[in-house]
Amino acid sequence: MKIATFNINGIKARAEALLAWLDAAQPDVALLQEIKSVDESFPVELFADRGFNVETHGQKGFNGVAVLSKLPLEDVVRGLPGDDGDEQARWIEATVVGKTAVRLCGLYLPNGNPAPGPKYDYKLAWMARMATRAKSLLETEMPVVLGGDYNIIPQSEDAASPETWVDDALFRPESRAAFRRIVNLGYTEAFRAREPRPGHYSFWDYQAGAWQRNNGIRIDHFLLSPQAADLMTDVQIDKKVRAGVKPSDHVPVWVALDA
DNA sequence: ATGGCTATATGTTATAGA
Repeated sequence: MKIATFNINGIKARAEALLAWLDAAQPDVALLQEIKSVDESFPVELFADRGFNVETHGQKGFNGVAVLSKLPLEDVVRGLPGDDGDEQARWIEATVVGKTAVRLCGLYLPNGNPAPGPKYDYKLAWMARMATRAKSLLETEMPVVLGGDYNIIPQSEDAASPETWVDDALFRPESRAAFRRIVNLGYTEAFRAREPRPGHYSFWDYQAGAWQRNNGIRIDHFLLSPQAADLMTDVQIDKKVRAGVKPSDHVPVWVALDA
């Protein structure tokens, strides 16, 4: 089962590029972030025509997550549990039924800048809430996959110029500690488990020739429960997508599970 | 170069992203 995460930065603007990548990469499941669309405006038929089931959790203008799956999806949950007052569409869960049932969570973790400030407080509170959910999911003893745009640079090795990120919400000590707390519940960070070397990125800013200079950061991640980690056979970043026509500023990352 | 580009809707400017 090939499961991808891709922050597409607007489904309207990215439909063509996304379809081209789906045709080339042939994922079974794609977790999408920043659809920037309400549910009613998401072009479901574009993906249904290619054999995908589609579940969305959108909002007007910003944020928004979705799951595309060639396999059946069950027990869909929209929104990160734990705060009924949170109106931001950043979390969707579903069980994908293949050879093995896998619990999928697609997430778009808050950016948190400027830090310190209310947006940073929201990021850290959201991560604490995510930790609570991640812990509950471990207790199910199912294979669990938490995939998405984490807006976290886990280590210096995950940035081309780490010194420029020192005061940024993506790299501040509290952010990285909150990420580690989730990992330390018992999750495996899929890419880092397979690739110890620095210099692998999933985001390059549109500005200042960041792509041309390879001034990137690695912020799109998969965390796997022990039962999911045992099934992992591959993990890759589809870097070449960034050089395509009208690209997102993020590229797809995917894991293959024997599931 | 102290936000330089991109996307959306609040829409010929503001807001958000990272």
